[in-house]
Amino acid sequence: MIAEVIVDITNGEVDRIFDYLVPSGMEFLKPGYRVLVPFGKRDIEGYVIGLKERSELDAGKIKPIVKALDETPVILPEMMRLSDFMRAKYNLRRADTLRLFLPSEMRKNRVKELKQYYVTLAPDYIGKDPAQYLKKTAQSQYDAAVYVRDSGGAYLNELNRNFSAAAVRQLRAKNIFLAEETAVLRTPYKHLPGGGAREVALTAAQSFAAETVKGGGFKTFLLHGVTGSGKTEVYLNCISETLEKGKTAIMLVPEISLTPQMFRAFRARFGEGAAILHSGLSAGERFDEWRRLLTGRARAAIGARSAIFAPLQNLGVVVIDEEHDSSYISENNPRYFTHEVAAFRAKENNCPLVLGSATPSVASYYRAKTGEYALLRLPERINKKPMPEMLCVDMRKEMRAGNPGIFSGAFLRELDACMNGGRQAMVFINRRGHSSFVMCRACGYTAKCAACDVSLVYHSEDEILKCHYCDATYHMLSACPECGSPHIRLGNVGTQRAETELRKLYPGVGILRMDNDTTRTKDAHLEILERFSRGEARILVGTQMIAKGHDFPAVTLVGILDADLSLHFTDYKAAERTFQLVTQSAGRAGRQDYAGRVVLQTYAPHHYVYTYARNNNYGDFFKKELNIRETTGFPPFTTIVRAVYSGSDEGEIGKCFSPALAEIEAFARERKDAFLFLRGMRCPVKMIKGDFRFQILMRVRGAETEQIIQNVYAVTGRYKSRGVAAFVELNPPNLH
DNA sequence: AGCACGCCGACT
DNA sequence: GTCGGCGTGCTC
Repeated sequence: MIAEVIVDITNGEVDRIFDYLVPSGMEFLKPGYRVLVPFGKRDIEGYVIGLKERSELDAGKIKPIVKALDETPVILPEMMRLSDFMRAKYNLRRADTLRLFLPSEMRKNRVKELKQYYVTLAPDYIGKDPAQYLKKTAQSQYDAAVYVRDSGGAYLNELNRNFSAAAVRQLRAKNIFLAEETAVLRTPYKHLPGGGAREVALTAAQSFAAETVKGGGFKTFLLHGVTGSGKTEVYLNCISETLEKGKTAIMLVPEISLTPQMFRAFRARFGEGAAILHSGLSAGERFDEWRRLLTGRARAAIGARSAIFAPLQNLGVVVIDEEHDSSYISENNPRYFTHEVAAFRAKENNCPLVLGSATPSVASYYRAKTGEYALLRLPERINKKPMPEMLCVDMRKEMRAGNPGIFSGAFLRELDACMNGGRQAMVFINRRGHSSFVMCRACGYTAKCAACDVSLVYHSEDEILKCHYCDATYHMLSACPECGSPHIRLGNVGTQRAETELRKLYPGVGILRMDNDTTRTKDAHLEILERFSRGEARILVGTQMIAKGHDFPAVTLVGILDADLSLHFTDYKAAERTFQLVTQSAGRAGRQDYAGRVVLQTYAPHHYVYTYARNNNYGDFFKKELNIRETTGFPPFTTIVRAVYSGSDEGEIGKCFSPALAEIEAFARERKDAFLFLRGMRCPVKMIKGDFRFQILMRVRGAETEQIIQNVYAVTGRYKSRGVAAFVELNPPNLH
């Protein structure tokens, strides 16, 4: 018997099937097993993807498999098909897709089962009163023995913690306690109360939505519910019923919303049947949660993007919460669209896929409008909590009125009222660091990164300049290196600067900041949110990552300091993202008895994004935006295809880039109607980490789109050179 | 990805 | 004369 094996090396050269001999005694092997195989000079891990009677190769070339690495297959048949799907659709290597399906700690056997001693009474002592066999003075031994007798058994570390460790040791020495080593699963968040949470009665709208989803069969639903309309209850209701029917469920949330509250709600509802997949878990915990899913001990998975690959069979529902969130698009290495992967799995299992959002992506809403998705609405907030009132401040007028600061008069008045009222405020500024650039007033020199073609950002905390592309740091300038002038100007405001200014204004008030710089360590963002939630601080300053944290009942004011920031990005989704940011941020303000306030500072107060966001008018925003996309020829009416070439040697890049561009241009001449745009050029960011960057940018439309994409994949695969990397992106979220 | 083979510069 | 540089090619 011959096994077809994919070796666990992510390199294009070895991304093909290698045949190995199945030695006698290993006939149990099936597709999905991990195996150790001899490869060149060494043994490496691989995945069995198929079996066959004979190989085309000379028998002499075929080496036997060394051993199986697991007792069961770890990649399900469905996931094998998913691998093929992703490979074709996203031009991925097989090993890259298979790696996605396993917890990373599983490879190279980095995590072992956790073994602990489990203590039971020796047969002779079961059921007996310990007083019969212990001395009267041995009170600690008595307590421990009673406990083990009544509970039937306990882990040694638990006994040592709760009773005298010396007493437990003596009982073991006397062979009254028997200790046996057993494998235990590390369960994260064990302390959270589990199981049997009250089911919340659904409103009519929620109930209608849930019942429609449960109607049966594969279908994608877009659940459009305003902020605070109770989408989560709809998800939980659907998952609950799915589990009752003996099926399984996956629920995806943005990484940032994986808060303890979220786990608590999930655990409370589904108890041990829920597995949490989260990068904040320890390697062992993550591995064990994954195994609980594979073995069927847990049947509901909740997690960020990668949880879509949860090893579950017989899926009954898949949920993507906050479906518009950009984290569902994988921007590097294995690039993929979570929505499409989710749809594949839902289709394979003939089950519903639910996409939920208060501000659906234009792409998803368009599909709902064209009938590809079924649209469900939750138009009202639970408890009739009022929508916050939004105040648009024209920062140009502020400037003319003599206020060059970062806070408008209106915002400061509101902030005063908020602070005096003993409430909390959130302040958004969509840029981390202190200032976006550092410039010499005398000669106009701006500080740039040596390895990347971008301006450096001043970080006041450590008095350094930082490159946000490669994380390189530089000393802050005391004088201009070009002309020697000491007059250095700091550019646009970032989170650090906002924090500093707020501290000056409110010296006694607790202020927390949350951005990429303060959340470097695991769980740091959870900690910041918890502290804010406990009221340790009254003001939370942050980038958009605080826009979708949890609900803070005491927050009544939200300030958006420079809403236009995301509007000025040069990509087609700028307006969409700004609308989402403003709406989501605004959703943080207000509570049952007090309408929140939002102060939005902008230099473009009449931009349609703000007009619609202010009135919470998604429908009209969508119409307007869709109209613009159609007339300008952008998604969802076209597909942007971008091939990026990078490398340290420009000439070497050209050897691949030029013939590839020529070939695509020739191909495009035959299909003039399909190509709206085609150009080869340098990337806007010409260099990152010392590598030059070039791109072939296309916008294509029509029935041939898929064929064109496949051709671009083929062309970029054809021209390769050492030291030149190439990849193809579809509808890239940014074009840097 | 690794590791070996292979053909050109500065060392005991 | 040899050690070693990393360009090129192969791995069932």
